[in-house]
Amino acid sequence: MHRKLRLRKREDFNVVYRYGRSFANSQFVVYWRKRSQRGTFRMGVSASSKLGGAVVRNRLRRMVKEIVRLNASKLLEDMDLILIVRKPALSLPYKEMEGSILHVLRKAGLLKGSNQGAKGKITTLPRGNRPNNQNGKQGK
RNA sequence: AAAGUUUGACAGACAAUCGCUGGUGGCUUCGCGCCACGAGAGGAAAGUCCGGGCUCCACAGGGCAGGAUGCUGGAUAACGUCCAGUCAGCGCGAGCUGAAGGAUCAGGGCCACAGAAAUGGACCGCCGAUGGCUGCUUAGGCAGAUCAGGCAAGGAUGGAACCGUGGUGUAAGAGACCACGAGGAGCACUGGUGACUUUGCUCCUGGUAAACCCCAUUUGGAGCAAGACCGAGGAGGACGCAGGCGCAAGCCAGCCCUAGCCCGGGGUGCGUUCGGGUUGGUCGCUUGAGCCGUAUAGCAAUGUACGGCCUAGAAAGAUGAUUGUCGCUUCAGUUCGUGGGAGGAUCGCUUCGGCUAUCCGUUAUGACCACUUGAAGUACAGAACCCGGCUUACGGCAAGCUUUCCGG
RNA sequence: UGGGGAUUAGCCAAGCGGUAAGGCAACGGACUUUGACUCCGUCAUCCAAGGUUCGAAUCCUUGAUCCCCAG
Repeated sequence: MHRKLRLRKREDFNVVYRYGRSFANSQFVVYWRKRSQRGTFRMGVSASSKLGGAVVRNRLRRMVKEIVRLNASKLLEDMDLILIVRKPALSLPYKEMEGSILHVLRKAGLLKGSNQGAKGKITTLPRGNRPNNQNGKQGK
C-alpha cells in the first residue's frame, strides 16, 4: 500500500482507539474515526504476538493490506481505520479472507453505498450503548 | 540391502498481472509527483550464551575486591571458538564424549542417617608377653581371672573404613618386614617442541575444589533507544544551610561524577521540595577481520600472493499477493494404453537373521512394479549497527567410512 | 531492538548441599439433632532436560514460559 494510505503515528493510533467506534466478526475487528482534515482514508493493521511468530504476522499483515488495496475504490474517504487480526483468521485462504474483511467493513458502514452505521458523525458513544453487539456470531 | 556414523552442498523452479522500499538516469505544474532501468532475507536472520569492531563515559589510568577461563601445541582481531595431539571414559566398529591445573608445596572446612570410628577413634572382639592380684609350689616356677594395659586381624554400618592378596613375625597383632599387584609424587633415563610416555630407584596411600581456597592467564563501564548535528519548545519558584586561610585572584574542606573501596582525575555554592519543555528531521547505515577464483605454505584450523566483483538497508517497520505450468512426497484408482516382469501383495510375531497365516500368479487370458489419472501435502523460520563463534528449531539430498546379512 | 528479573500443591509462599515449613482452599474423619466454629488426617515429577556429588529445589550448562525497564 502506498505510504499516504497508511496510518503511521502512534498518536493517530491512540486517537482512533480512544474516540473511534468498533465493529467485529470472528476473524477481524475494525476501529474507525472520521479524519479531522479532508483527504483519503488511512489504514493501520494490528497483529499481536499471540497469533504467532514474525513470519505468520508479517504474512497476515501483507494479505490484509493487499485486500484493502485492491478494494480501495469501494471505501469511504476521510476515514482513519485500524484492522485487528484475530486468531481464527490464521487458516483462511485469500478468497474467504477478502469476504470476511468486506463483511466487517460493510457492517461498520465504511463501504460506499451502504447506509448502516453512523453517517459521518464524529461520535463518542458511551461504551454500553453501541448499535451492534460484537460477539462474533455472524462470521460462521 | 538394513542399521549406524562423519562430512558437504541446497533450502522448490518458471511465466503473466497488480503492488511495496531504496539506488541511478530523465521529466517536472517543484509535491517526498511521473517515467525508464536495475537491486531487494537466513542457515539458522532466532535464543542473546560468549568474543571483537564502533560510540560515549575528561584521559581509559594504578592497586584491591569481584568476575571469567583452566591437559599440550598451534590458528585467530578476540573468544568459553576452531584444528592437531595426549590422557581418561563409552561403543563390536566407523567414531563419540570430557569445566581434564592443585587434596603429599599452603591452609583449614564438610562427609547427613547408619556405624565404635568418616583421619582420630574401639561396641562386640583378640591378647594379657610386661607390671600388679589370687591359688598351688620341690621356691626354679606353674595355673587362673582380667585390674593396669596392648592390638586393630575378624563382625556389624555405609557411597566410601586407612591400598589389596599371600606369607614372615608376635602374647595378640599391625607395611613392622618380605613377595606380587593398584594408584600417586619426586629423581634419572628412552622418545617427543610439549601434554605425556619407556625403564629403573626412592617415598607415599579415604573422598570432596561445577564448596571456601591456592596457582596461572585474563578482565574498566554502558550500549546504535550508543552517539553527533539541525529545527522546534520552555520557567523557574519555595524553604533550610553556607566552614577555614587570604587584601584579592584563588586554595583547602564539603558535595557530586568517575558501576564497589582506596589512590588519582574532573566538576561545583550545597541539600530538600513543588513544577515546566521535548515523542520532528539528517547522519551514524552498510567497502567489510567482505565475497569468488587460481597458485602456494601447512596434517589441519588458517595464512600469503595475484586477478575479478560490489551483493538489502526498513522505521506502525519494504522484500508481497493472485493465477497458470512443472518438480518432490504420500494416498487412492485404473487395466484403456506403453515399458519391465516370475514370483509377489497384505496381516501378525521377532533375538531384526528370519518365521507363520491368507490371497493372487507360475511361461502367461500374465500376479506385481514404473509411467499415465485424481486428491492432499510441500519443513524451521523474517534483516533492524556490523562481524567471528556457540546453542536451539527444522526438510529432503549426495558422498566417504563401519557393522551385519544375502548373492557372485 | 537492547537490558534486567522470576518460576516450589488449585492460590499465597519459607528454604542458601542431608531427603520440602506454614497459611487459605479442596477432600475424608471426629465433635454436633443438623450446620458453623474447633481438632485430626490426605494432597508436591520443586518449569524441563543433561551434568558435578555418596546425595541437588539448592551448584553448573542448555532450553521453555511469564513479568518489568528504556529515548
